[in-house]
Amino acid sequence: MYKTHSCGELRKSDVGKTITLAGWVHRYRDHGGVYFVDLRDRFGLTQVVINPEESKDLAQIVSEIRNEFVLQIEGQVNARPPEAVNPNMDTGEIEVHAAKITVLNTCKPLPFSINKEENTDESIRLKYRFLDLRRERMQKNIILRHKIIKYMRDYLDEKGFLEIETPIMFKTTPEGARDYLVPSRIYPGQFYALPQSPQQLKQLLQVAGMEKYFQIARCFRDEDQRGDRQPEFTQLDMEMSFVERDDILDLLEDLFTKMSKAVTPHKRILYEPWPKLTYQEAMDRFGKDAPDMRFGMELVDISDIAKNCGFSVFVNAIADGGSVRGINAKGLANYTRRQIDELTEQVRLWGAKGLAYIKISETGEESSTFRKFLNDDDWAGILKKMDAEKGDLLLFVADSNLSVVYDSLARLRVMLGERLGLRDNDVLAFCWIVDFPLFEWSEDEKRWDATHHPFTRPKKEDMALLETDPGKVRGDQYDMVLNNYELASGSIRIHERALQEKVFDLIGLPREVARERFHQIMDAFEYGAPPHGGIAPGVDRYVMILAEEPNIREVIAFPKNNAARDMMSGAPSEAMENQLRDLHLRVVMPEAKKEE
RNA sequence: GGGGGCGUGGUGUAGCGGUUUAACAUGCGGCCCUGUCAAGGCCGAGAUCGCGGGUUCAAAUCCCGUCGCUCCCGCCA
Repeated sequence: MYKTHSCGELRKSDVGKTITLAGWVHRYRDHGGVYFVDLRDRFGLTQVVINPEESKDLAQIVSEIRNEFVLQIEGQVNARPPEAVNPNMDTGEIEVHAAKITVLNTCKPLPFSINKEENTDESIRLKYRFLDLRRERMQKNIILRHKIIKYMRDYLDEKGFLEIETPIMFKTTPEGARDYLVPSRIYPGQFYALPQSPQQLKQLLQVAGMEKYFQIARCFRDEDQRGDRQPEFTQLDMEMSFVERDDILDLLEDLFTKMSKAVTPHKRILYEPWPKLTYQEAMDRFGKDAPDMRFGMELVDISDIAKNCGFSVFVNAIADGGSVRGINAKGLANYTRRQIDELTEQVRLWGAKGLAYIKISETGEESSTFRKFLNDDDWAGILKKMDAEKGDLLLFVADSNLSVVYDSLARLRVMLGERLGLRDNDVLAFCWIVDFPLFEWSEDEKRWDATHHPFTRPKKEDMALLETDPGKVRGDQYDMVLNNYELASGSIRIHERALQEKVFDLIGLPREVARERFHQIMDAFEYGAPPHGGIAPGVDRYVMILAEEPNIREVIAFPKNNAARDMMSGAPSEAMENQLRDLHLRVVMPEAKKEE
């Protein structure tokens, strides 16, 4: 071994020991006659003291040392003089007096500093990811991620789950997201697909009698990126047999509550047990099915008053089948006209036609663009319904399209919650959203579409509606939500061939196509498939939230950039001619690029 | 596929028509310094202002195009 101790473990009780450390030069301070090196490894920092006058070798090495050199240091652990103790360091009571220093490797000047937090263009960080990962922030995130995955494995093992790997090369299922394809050399013109999730495989494992399955599963989706999306990402994929919805919810709630407390003990879980909201309730109260429940400012429906009031914007929206709803931004009555105009501009970008407001100043003075259109009763009715007090700013969106009202107010609510400091990173507000509609009408394709996926089981009490009113059927489906993010989605599955076929029929999937894509699972249903269900929490997203990072790239060791490129290796890159030949492929560039 | 933002020494920023031989911090190189821990002091090197074109007497600065990065919409069963 190159070292007897890590750089994070020496304490006062080790004083007098002769030890060897190895690590990187985090910082050095040359005082002429005395020289300090903060030596870093993954476990911490230790101050090394060097007296160059003690030997020629030491003097020589001290003149050469630079940041991020890799050193091995032999020496004695000394107590620091009382006035030199550093209470900010774990090892701050001691220092190592160097007797011998070996330079294990040198380091060129760095493209960005590792020993302090500074904003660096992300493309440079990603290009030099091996250096970026040395930084404290990244080390913390990677360690947190490890702890979370270890907790998941230990917990599920304890509960009798089996971790089972499923193939990365599988079959394309051109439902949902775009697949990544892998060309077959042996079968010209045929392709494997990388799994968007191991959905069918984990259901087949239930037919196989595994009963409790989990996997830290890599999933692949060829869609454009976002801050919380990557072309490949990791899910805690789970599936269980002989379970009902609440068996799964209870288990996951217990896991995520205990795990959050274990890995981030300083954070507070706001609700125990977690609230369960129906999809409809979540929409009505928060305008979205992944609400931030750390704060109130809930949506209020004032349509009943607005439909007959004197303000034509409101009246017309409702007459056209829409709705008028508002939020009460407590304490924002000091917003100027200009600031409200900015909010209006913002909701326009989200699809709303405008933003009506009522301001009630601290002195009780009421002002609004639409006061003059309303009689006193309607005015008072709205104020009462909105729970308006002095200092409040009430904001309303009216639209003939209810989803525009929901969406714009939901976003406005989160934006104002952020401004008002109501989104405390030390608070974790978990909740469950249940009873989603099973189908939604696709206007583009003039047919019903599965909102989750076509394997979701209709709720027992809604089974009859499959024949009469598919839009009213609720699925036995559930989402785990944390602080404005959908963390997991799952459902009880269909396990009978006849019911599965009925659902495929309803979403307009021809029998022969269903057979080609899903024959393995359809066949399996006829061989004693047990009732089963599952869920798949997003690991990257969960780590991101706990680490308080703005995007999941910060919690992935080697992520791709916004354009799905690996900035370090340059992937994707062109294939060699012989590779293409082996795979029976020819590259046809898009029209615009052909001329180059 | 569409829209917004950004691009200035290694890094982060300022400058946004002439007052700039492009500034500041940090990093880098050298010298000084025996107790620092974001050490300090002095000196120095380092940028044809992403690239191409245009407007102008004059462009880092204005316009057009292009490339790169980034955020958002579409997309993500």
